[in-house]
Amino acid sequence: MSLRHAALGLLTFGPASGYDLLQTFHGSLANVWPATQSQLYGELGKLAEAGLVTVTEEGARRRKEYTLTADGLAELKHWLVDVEPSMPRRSDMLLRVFFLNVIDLAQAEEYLRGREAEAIEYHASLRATQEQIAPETMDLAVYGRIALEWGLRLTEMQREWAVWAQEELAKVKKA
Amino acid sequence: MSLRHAALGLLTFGPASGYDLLQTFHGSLANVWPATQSQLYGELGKLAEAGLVTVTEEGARRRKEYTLTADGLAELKHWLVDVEPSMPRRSDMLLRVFFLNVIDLAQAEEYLRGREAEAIEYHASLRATQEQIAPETMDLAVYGRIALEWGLRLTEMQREWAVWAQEELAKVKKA
DNA sequence: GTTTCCATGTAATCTGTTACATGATTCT
DNA sequence: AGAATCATGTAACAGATTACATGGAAAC
Repeated sequence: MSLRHAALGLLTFGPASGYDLLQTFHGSLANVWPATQSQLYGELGKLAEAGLVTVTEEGARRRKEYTLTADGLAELKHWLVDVEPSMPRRSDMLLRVFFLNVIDLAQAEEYLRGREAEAIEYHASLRATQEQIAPETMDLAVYGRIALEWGLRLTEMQREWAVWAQEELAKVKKA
Repeated sequence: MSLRHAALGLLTFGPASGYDLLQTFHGSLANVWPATQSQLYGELGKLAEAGLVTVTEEGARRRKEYTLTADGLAELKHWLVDVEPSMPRRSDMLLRVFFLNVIDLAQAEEYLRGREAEAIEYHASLRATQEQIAPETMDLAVYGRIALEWGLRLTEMQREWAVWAQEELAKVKKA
């Protein structure tokens, strides 16, 4: 049920069309809550039906501009304050780790090297994003920076973990 | 498509019934790839149809014992070695961070304190699991330990991040 | 004998992805 | 004139959750 809240949240920055919101979902929000066009248009329809947003302008090319209603804002605040966030559980990356004994040690090490490389790469891409946005907006986007920092720390953690895990495997190899 | 591989992976430890596997999905695998009864029984049916597992014994109470086939093992290895794992993107916990400007600073700080507490609690529960299993199996379960370590590091990272984020907000408050 | 555990299955619903379909406007 | 971009929508399907339904076997 979070896509609806993501949409409501984006509309707090001002009225926007489905198409506008989609750019954000494919941009800054892609790392946190990706959404497809299909899904977003459907959700905006439901949101309008529920009275959490309203169509405030119909422009060229059938463009509909949605605006957050008081009910919508209330729902968003409720979600922010009262609904317990859930830790994301599913990770096919970790699931594979459980079954690495099925393949041989060399392949398992290769897998972990891959996770290390992946972490480094993703970390670098987040760092690049950070350097693009940081200078312009000093504390307007505090919360954006805080979210980004989570990603930087996650990827750094994964890199360190992958290195550590490779060392653990090296120990097993010796014994 | 990972539930099927989780099931295949568990069957490498030996034949088991849907019910048996379900215990594992609700136990050690719950943190990595939870699955419901409904879904698992359905998947086992499909897996049998596809020839990746076979029913090797029908016991009391309609119990069916599934065994991994050579095709099943091959598919599992293929998934382990050739299919790129995906980083889990969606996090409603981080999505909320993007919209914390909607609520006031005190509430935002409260949110971050909550994340800190959550991380501490989850970390402790993982630590407890670690201490339960570690003594028995020294290196039989290397990969289990490696997966668990990821969780320990993740939760520690989140705790530190939450503390840091609260400090960032304190700076904003002053200014 | 009744509660608990073993054991499997179906149906309804929700969320999300991919693909298909359409058309207006702007830019070159 | 043709390409790129703006803009919205539908359909089919896959994956996951919740609830419903059933019944055998063991334990107390």
